[in-house]
Amino acid sequence: METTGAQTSPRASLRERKKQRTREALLRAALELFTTQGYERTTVDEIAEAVDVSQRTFFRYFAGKEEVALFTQGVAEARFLAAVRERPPQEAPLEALRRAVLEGWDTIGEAVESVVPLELHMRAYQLIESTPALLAAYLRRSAELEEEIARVIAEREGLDVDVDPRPRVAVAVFGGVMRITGRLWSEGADHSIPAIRELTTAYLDQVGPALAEKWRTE
Amino acid sequence: METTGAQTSPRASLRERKKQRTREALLRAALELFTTQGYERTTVDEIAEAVDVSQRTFFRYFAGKEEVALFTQGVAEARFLAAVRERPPQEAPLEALRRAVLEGWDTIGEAVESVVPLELHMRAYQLIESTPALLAAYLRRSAELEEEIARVIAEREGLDVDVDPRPRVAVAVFGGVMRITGRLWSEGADHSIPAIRELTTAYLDQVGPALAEKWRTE
DNA sequence: AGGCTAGTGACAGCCACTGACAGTTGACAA
DNA sequence: TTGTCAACTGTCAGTGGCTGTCACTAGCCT
Repeated sequence: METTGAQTSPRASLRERKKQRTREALLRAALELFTTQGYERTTVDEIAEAVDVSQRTFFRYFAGKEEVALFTQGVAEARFLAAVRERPPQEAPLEALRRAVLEGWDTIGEAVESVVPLELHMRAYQLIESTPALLAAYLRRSAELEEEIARVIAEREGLDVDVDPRPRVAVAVFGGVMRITGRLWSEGADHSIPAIRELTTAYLDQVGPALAEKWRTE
Repeated sequence: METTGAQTSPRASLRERKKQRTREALLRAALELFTTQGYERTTVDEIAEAVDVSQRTFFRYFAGKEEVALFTQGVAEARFLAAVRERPPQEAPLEALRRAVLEGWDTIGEAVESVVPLELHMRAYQLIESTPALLAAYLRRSAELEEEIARVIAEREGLDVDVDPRPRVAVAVFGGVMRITGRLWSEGADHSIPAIRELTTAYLDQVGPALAEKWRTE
């Protein structure tokens, strides 16, 4: 029909583009509804209606309510995983993880922004932290991600994750700290990128002290 | 009717005893069905039918399927939390946590056994680890437990959990390691108490090495 | 133009969970 | 005892997430 004009995606059949649009419309509508009226108080029918498709179609694009709510998280996680893989192999494991987060945040932001407004993603994250059902699903996925990262770390160091406990332990420590900072950030007032960056460094720097024998020797 | 014979609970009204029996019957039936035919493939109606009560009654005793499945975990967690509180205050935080787990396992076993056979509890744990929906719920509860423990640790050390990051970090590190060992234990072949004890010490001992700069200096 | 197939809507049905109401059964005092 | 009250339970109806099925439409390809 049209020329091969540079749309959002240059090469893609009409069919493909329509699917893409429907998916994004559903995603945006869902997040918008979730963050304004709450996750539980939003029905799948509402979301479908907002995009003017049948409920059945919604379930053809997303496995369920949870999946939509966590979708942008998935994008961010994938980007983070890639950032870890891109770290130079001579860096120590925890160093690599630390830099992957700190330096990756901007590219993560971009990756998210290409799907939904970053601001919506941020609101979604706060929603997850404050909605038990979503937090549960999020934590489970994080556990899977940690296992993957542990394998990446093990490979970097030429280790077998089932023989040497250190990769999993290191990742677990790192993941634990990330959970804390994520929660505090979502509860706090400053929801900016620099804010989370500061929190992250501050808490990561406390791992050593926290493991020290005597805390009172300040 | 009978004399005041030493039943399971000496002092409790008939009504109370009946409730207790129904609750335990539901719990046992649920776990038995879950572990034999799977969590998802077991309906609430089946559980209720097995105990010969209405579905409605099931929901008066438990908030949902998840809650039954995680019930014995809750018992174990409560016991662990108590064990932490009982540690002498001069012990270093991580030391206290470590001993609470290692030395507490037997009393945890007893606490569980007073509700359902320990073997059923073990099977339930494996079920949780292998059922996404249950694992998600379990992880969320674990996160809550960690926050509580962090407060206990902070109090031991006379700290404010919102000022000093170390309590939360220490607990997160510990919790992360416990997750790993729990998973490996459930996946492994030896499901005995000594087995998990060994795993725990082995992995806890790897926290230091995992944080070291250079891993290859073995 | 016409056949092929991916994508969709409409419908029926399962299951977890909830509110409302009525019936039953221990608890407790007269 | 007996009567009253409150706790507990069953039944029924309804909501919402999710799935299977099937007929239909619309983009694709020759």
